[in-house]
Amino acid sequence: MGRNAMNDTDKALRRRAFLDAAHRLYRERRELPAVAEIAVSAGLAKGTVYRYFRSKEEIFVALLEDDFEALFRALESILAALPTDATGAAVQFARRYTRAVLDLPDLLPLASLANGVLEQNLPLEPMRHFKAGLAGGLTQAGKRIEQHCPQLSRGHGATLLLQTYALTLGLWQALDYPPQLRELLRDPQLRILDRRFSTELESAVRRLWQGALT
Amino acid sequence: MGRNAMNDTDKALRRRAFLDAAHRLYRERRELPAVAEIAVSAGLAKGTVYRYFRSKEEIFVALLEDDFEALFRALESILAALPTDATGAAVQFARRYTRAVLDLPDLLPLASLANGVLEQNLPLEPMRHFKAGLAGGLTQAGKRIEQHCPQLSRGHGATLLLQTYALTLGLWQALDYPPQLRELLRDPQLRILDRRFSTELESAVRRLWQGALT
Amino acid sequence: MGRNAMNDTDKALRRRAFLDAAHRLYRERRELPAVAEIAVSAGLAKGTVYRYFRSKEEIFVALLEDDFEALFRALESILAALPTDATGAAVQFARRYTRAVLDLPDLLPLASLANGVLEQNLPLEPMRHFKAGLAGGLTQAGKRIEQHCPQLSRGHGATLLLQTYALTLGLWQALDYPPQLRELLRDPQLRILDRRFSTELESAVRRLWQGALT
Amino acid sequence: MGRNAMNDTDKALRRRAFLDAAHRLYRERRELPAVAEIAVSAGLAKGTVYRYFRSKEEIFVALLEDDFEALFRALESILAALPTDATGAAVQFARRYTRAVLDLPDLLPLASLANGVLEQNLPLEPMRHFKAGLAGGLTQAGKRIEQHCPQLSRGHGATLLLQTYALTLGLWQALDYPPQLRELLRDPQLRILDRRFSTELESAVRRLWQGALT
DNA sequence: TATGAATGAGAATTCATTCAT
DNA sequence: CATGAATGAATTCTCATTCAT
Repeated sequence: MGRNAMNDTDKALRRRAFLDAAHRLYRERRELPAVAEIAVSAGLAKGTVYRYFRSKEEIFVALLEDDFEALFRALESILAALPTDATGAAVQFARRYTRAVLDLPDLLPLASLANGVLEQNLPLEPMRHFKAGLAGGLTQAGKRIEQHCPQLSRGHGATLLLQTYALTLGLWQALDYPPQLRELLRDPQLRILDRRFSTELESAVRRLWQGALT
Repeated sequence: MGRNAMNDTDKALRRRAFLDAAHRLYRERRELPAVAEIAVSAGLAKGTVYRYFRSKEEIFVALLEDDFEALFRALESILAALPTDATGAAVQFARRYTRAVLDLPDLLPLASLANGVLEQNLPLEPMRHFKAGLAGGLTQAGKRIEQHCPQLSRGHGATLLLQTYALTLGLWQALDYPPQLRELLRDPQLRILDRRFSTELESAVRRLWQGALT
Repeated sequence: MGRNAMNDTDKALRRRAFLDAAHRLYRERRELPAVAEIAVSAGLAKGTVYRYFRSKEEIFVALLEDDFEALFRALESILAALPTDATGAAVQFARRYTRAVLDLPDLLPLASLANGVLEQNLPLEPMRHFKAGLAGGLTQAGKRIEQHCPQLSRGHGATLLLQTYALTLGLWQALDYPPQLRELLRDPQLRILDRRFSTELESAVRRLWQGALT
Repeated sequence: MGRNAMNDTDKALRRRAFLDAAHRLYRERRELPAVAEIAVSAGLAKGTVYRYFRSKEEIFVALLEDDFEALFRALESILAALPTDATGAAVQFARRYTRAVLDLPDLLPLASLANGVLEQNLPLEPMRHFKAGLAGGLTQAGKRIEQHCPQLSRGHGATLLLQTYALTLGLWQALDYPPQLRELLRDPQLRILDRRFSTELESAVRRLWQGALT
């Protein structure tokens, strides 16, 4: 199969090829794919995966990192364009943030697995790297919020963001049902649980931000 | 070993014995125990488990149901004693709710596994039963809130509750770290992630309710 | 496949079936067979093996134990019929012992693997059991020798036996060649290594015993 | 990294560097080191190993050859100084030989692996080379013995040596226990197996030689 | 109804060896 | 000659579930 990747660029490309394959398979199956499948899907051999990742968990974290980076990038541009009045900011942030989250359809399913996976096999170093990325993004985006929203005192930007994320992850887990269950929810007795994630998220975030900014 | 359980009372007791054993083992190990262990710990045999539960997932859901019932009971008494002014209600609810959540140490870890487990094996019937319990509790508690908080129009009590729960689950997952990782967070660069769940939860809930009631 | 083995007799038979299968496969391939193969060859399933042995190593030790027991049984009858004069005893023991060893064609290859295997995975308990069997056999046979050979003071029977075994194992390893190598040894330069194990063993043991008894 | 080794001296040096690295690693870990580690430890690259050895087994045999050569050298000087009387010769040989064996702490562990390794992968040529070395050493040392011990007729020097070696290897395997097992042997029931290799070896060799020389 | 013996799917990882550069 | 990227074979053990007794 693939020719040798001798220089750093080729290596980075190859690493990315594995990640893309993993991402693709995960999207299709909603399950962490086996290493062998990732390799086949990337057109390389099983053993080669281990030249680029020390363990299966490391692949998982890299996937998650990708999505978080994308989320932080999206936040950056959303925050840059925030209106200055509290209500306007809350409304617009909620709308755009919800859109951004929906544009990253793997982020929440992956993040939902994180607790289980991270407790298992992951060596400290990649774990630290992952958390450092989160911390960095959070710090930076937190500061950005504080610049735009003078109502928030120092440090409270990051806190608001953390709460926003918690709400997002929790709502997704509470409202994401497998298809067969979805149908059951039409029952009047269960109707109260039959809510669309996107709608609920937008209104919850709006409320949270409104509360925080006033 | 156990005599045959012929009447319904005996059956219910036996079912409960398995659940108690499972709960106990889960609390000790923070891991879903193997069916064989549950059986041994309940003083019965492995095969017998399957006369009371169709699958391991069904045990899991029953466990979760227990904890949710306890949470709803706690909510009941918290809501019954809620002050009528918005701020007072928010402050008191946040404090008491946080306490109640901490008193159910298995609820959040179990709930965090729910998405993964439910997507897998669970037959529709126990799933429906579980969801019906949730819906019932949510409806009832939602109404109770609406009685105490006239600011909330019809149906918004349940919504607020759902958001509260989402915040709880999401924060727990974001802030629960394995011990070794916990130490890493002392690093100044990661300090921003080093937050206590209980503190964060209380303040986030307070803010959410304040926003909802004003 | 096989019906359930509910009572102790059936269970013992089943355990033996696995051991026989393992023995058979080892003899064919001169390599420790994979667990899956043992199971298939015994007409049962892979998982079933683990109801009877805690690990692959435990199978190995059981095999070895079988052969050592057989060797000790053979020793028993050889020693019972030993002439009383030193030379006669040495000569007869050497001849019969060599015959007994040749009648256990797996003993030495298996024993040659023992050091490697035992250092690896074996839990203490089966290890202890194995060693206890060896110690018991050695003690008993040692006493028997001392009864027949008054030249040997207390404890020296076991020592002589241990030396005899060491000589056996060492000679086998030094003189057992894979077939292709065997041909090379016809070269005059290598002729000195081209010895038959059985001949060398018999004469070495005779010499050792002669030395010990006089 | 290493410059190209163009002439024979450089090549020999490089080969030796690999062997020294392998030897060093084996001594540290009591396990045949991975090829990659040998390469790194020798300051060269993995692929380079295969320019000097056709397979991992070939490295192993070369290691063993080193140790056997050292043993033969030691024998040479031990035999040169042998007393002429049978008892004196036996006593002194046993003492010095035991010392020599203990001075080569890798010889016996390596030799114990030999049967397993040699049966596997080794091409004929290095195998022949190895055996030729053994045969040569054995022949020469055998003759030396015969010179010093007129009791031994032609060819019996080598035979005695082979028996001595077999006793050594067998005793080592029978008496070398992993540390955890060692403790078990304190049990009175197992005490009979709790013997020091060096003591046993010296007395067994003394007896063997005494028997051979009288 | 209770038991527990039997089942078998399922997957990560290492490492000797090859060969393109 | 040296390198190191790629390869892929090979195997153990756990554990939810079934079903004969």
